Amino acid sequence: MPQENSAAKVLYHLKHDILTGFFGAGHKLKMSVLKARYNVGVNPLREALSQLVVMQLVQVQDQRGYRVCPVTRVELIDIYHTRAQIESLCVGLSIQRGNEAWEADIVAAAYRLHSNAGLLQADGDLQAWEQLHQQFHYSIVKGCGSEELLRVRLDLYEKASRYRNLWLTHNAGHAAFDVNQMEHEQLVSAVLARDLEVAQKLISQHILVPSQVLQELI
Amino acid sequence: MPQENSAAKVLYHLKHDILTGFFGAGHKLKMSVLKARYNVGVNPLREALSQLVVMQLVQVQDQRGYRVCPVTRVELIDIYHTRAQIESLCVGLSIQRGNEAWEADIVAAAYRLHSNAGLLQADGDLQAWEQLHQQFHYSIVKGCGSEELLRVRLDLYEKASRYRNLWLTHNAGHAAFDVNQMEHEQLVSAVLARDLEVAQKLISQHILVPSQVLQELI
DNA sequence: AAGTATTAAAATATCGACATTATCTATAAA
DNA sequence: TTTATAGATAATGTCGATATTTTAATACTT
Repeated sequence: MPQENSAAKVLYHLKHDILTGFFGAGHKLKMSVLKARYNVGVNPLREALSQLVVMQLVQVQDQRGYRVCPVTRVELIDIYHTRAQIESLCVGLSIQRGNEAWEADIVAAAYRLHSNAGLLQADGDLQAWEQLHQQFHYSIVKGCGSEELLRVRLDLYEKASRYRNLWLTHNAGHAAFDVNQMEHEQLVSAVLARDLEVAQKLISQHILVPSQVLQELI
Repeated sequence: MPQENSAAKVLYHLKHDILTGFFGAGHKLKMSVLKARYNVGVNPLREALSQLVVMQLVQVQDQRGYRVCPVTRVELIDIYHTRAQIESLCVGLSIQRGNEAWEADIVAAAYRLHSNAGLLQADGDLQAWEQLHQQFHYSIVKGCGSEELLRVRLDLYEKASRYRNLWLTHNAGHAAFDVNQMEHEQLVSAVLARDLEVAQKLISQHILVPSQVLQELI
């Protein structure tokens, strides 16, 4: 990690703590607690919290401090539907614009993901799998060639993380992952065949199906 | 304006000053200058600046302070193309989901915009017109029913503001606005007729055409 | 007993000050 | 003339202290 100021370091760790659920939805973020946890003063803390407010992970009430944004079923549905639309857009543009290097990266990422399916077992490292999963999907969409679109996509991915982690732990060791794995293979085929319509339908379903399971968990 | 802390007030004004070009692209944002201008200490300033960094309007270099993000032709093209895609998505969903109240709001907003065309004359209030223009387009896309998508759209609109202001001042009193006005009428017709394909093509062009003019100004 | 007012405790938001780091200027060497 | 170095100047990042506000705990009235 490069030389950074305290606020940047706090942002990194606090964001991680929120996305992984260490500080759950609605949790009050007291300065005294945060100061002790991250070993910094209030000012770097407030800078980091301010940034998390813009990312919509933290709420601020004037004179009443900060708390983790609540999770709601309405937001869950909205985020996942929007992600499906945006990801579909990215995939479509990537199929139109992607070159051979793009194709090769997809095959490589798919292979890595497939090889590490063992991480999905009940005692596996789900976060490590999710890392590979994320990289696989990124290898597909990065062909779209638009930094702005990829940033929008990343923002939504992060906002969805708190919900996704529920799904990951709920499904650990279950058969739901087998379906998920199969969808990846179909997606690679459609993308490499430049079949725009099928690829968009597949990626949309791949995102929306877990959200339907999740709705029952909230 | 409701009771807010200093950082929120500074954020509002500083953002305005950046978007309207008072602090131009690449301008170094010195604490001493900002303190004097907004009558606050460094800490609220740093909070506001931190938020602008997340919004990608300001850059931070460790130990070297903040400066306004540069504008580039590559970013201009990327932002406008992405906006065209997102706006098209919003329009499509709105046409599918919009109800009668949505239609009525569009007609009302179009009327207000048309009635105030005088603001576009060389000595008119361009920012006031842009306000109405923005409200008109918002009346169309708000029918999509997705807060997340509308937020993505708003972020991109704001990021495009610095470029758009160049276009506005460049075109003041010119004929380019006549074309723009005509496009609005065509758009309203297509949207109310629920003609998805035509509406999406029109809105995409409406966004992309000004960006082509802008490319020559940077 | 329920609700309201009062008081005490805790937390927040901001400022001023200090140590650290970068930038600028002037001088000297190549 | 250009490049390097050293000192002076200015700016940044962080902490501790303080005034203000909210929250809670307690006492008081109806």
